[in-house]
Amino acid sequence: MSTAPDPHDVLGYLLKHAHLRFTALTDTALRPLGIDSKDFGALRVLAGREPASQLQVAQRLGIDRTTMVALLDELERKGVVARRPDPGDRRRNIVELTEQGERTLDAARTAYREAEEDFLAAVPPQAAAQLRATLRELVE
Amino acid sequence: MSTAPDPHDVLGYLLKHAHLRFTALTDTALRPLGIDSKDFGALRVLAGREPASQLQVAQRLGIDRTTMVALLDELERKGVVARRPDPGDRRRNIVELTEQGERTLDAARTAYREAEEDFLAAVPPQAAAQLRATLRELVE
DNA sequence: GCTGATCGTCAGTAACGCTGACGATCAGAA
DNA sequence: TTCTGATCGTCAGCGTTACTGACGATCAGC
Repeated sequence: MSTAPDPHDVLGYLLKHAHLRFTALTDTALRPLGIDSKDFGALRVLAGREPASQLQVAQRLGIDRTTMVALLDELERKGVVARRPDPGDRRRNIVELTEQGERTLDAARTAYREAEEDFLAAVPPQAAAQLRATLRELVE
Repeated sequence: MSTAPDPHDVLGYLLKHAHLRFTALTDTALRPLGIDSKDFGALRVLAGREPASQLQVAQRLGIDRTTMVALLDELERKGVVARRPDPGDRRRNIVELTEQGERTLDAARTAYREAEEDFLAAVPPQAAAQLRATLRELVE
């Protein structure tokens, strides 16, 4: 007999809606800073590293290099990152945080951490750590 | 000091890419049956229940009722579901699985289960169960 | 019967991220 | 050194997903 299946038991549903909920929370937390969670991901990847080309940044973010163009256009318009030509390879642009970008990122880290804690508040800390570890293995 | 942050440690990244990977796997597994994971979710929600209106089905799926229209159009075109007017309330359509829909769903369950197992193969079964439980609490 | 709410539908829109193509540039081989 | 193939950033276009806002038809309560 075909039991009535609770969609909440289905991994696809759970992953999708967990992601939706999480991005909704973090977007809200970051909005006062003028960025969203997608922007934040880019800023974080740029911080504390060697200067990197657009392609390298895109690969770290797991997005296409063509998607990177629009993202950088927006971040540059907001004044948090800057593109400059790579002197060693003129096909490339080097992407850097601006000073304002550094400041924004500092504030964003705090806001993001709080949003993450809110999101994870429904489960014990040990389960949250376990979740992260399991997801990391599944994504690898 | 700002450490170089591994994007793979960030919950948003993990949730997004876990979901992407999972839907890619299940879509591939379901493709021979002519449906995708979105379709499968709808079929599953329809099976073994009272006949339901479009709105009720949409709510169970966690999507908007306007999104439901296009989804049902597609499923009806594929011959796996049927709409018929609700005799008790002519504003409503009752949505049902067709016989072909039942057969498709049976086959899809198997294909889906295998894809899910493939996805979860990277972690021990206990971690998989824990993942599901934690996500369910986070989504509630 | 009216009035306000509900349901399904549709047009329009927005976000996201892809493919395919292009010019500019680079690296290696002839 | 010049040619050839690959690489990088850019752009136009497309497909997916799912929304808002509006509409007609219908229902329920007064």
